[in-house]
Amino acid sequence: MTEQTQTSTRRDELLAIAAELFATKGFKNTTVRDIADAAGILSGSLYHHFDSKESMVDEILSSFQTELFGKYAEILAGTDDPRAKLEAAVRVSFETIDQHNHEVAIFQNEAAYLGTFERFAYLADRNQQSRDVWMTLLTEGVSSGALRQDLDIELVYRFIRDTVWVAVSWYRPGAKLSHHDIANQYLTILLDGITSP
Amino acid sequence: MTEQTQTSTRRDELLAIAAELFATKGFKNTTVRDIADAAGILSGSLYHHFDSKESMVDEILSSFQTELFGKYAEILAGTDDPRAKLEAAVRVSFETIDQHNHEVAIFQNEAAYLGTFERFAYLADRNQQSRDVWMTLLTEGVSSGALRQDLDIELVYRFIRDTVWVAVSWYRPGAKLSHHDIANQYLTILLDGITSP
DNA sequence: CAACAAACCAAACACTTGCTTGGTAGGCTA
DNA sequence: TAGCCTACCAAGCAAGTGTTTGGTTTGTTG
Repeated sequence: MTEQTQTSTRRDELLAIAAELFATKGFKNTTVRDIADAAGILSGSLYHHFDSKESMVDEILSSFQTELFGKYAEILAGTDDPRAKLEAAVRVSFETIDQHNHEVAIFQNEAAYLGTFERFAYLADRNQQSRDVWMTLLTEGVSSGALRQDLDIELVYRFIRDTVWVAVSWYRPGAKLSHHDIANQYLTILLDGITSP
Repeated sequence: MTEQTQTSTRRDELLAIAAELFATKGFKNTTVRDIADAAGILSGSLYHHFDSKESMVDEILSSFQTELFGKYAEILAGTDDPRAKLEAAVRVSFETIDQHNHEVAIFQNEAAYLGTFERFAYLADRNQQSRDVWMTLLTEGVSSGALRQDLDIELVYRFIRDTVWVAVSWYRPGAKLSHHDIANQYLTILLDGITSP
């Protein structure tokens, strides 16, 4: 009863190993033997912990998404003004890239492929949910006068989403620039542009 | 001797079919049988035209890159002012996404994985070359006073690169917004930001 | 010490994968 | 008509794949 953290330790270790490999080599390019090798066991032994390779990605992705969307919900429910909310959402995103690097990478690279399976239909739902979050923030921003009126909000949403999440392909935790630095620079560009005032 | 275009027709057809599948499902997820099925032949028959599955991506990627970097070189060698050059490079990129959708998608999704093979070492070179192009444009932009001085150019380069190329994941040729429209909106955001003046 | 469960091994199975081989249909040319 | 070439088929192989099964080790608990 008090052994929850102890009991799940080995499972979590294996999931972390799998996540790193999935993120680095891709889901299809990673074999169960790769995972087992990295863990120092035989491939068959993985099936004592998980019932399929798919279950592993599933668990990795779903738990990560639950956490992320919890944070978005907090921001939306908050009392900040529209611009502050938008900034907060951007900062949370870069923070997530820092703290859940592998998970974000897997989602970014494999969502399109995995989404074709019934089992991963929730990925499309999350995608829609994410769109709702950003569109709400942008719409509030425009109607409050904080953002320009001549923008195609749909396009702006896509640009933000892409730029933010794609950073996972080059950002490495612990590098010279922290995720705070990157978020600041990005917000500067996004909000004020790169031309000299 | 005069049959070059005729002779290569079937080859090109098969390459186009392969490109679409590679772009949609991923390189590793696409089997030679998938390609053959889509072409209406048997998988073994592909090897009359190509000597391996790798050769197919190789040919697809290398010919596309040659074309793209030719256009970048033209812009760099031109006499436009820094800001106009930067705009031109952005426009050419979105135009490429429109005209070589599959090729861009393959490069975007598979470069990291393919780059681990010697055969595809040139992908890393092209990447470096691309960086040189954008960094040159940005540096000229800053020193000419057209762009702000307080920017981390390296970061700006990454944001531009990511935002531009990642658009391939949602842009579909023939959609409501043309690649011209998208380039215009993007340049507006990039140059002037999204906050109201 | 007996009982038990978690973690793992050893070996295999069924299937998929890229690719090879020897042959054939049909059109073009000398 | 004979020869040749392009495009393809039919069948299969060897390696790699995810997964299953029955048994073994190791530590814990009553």
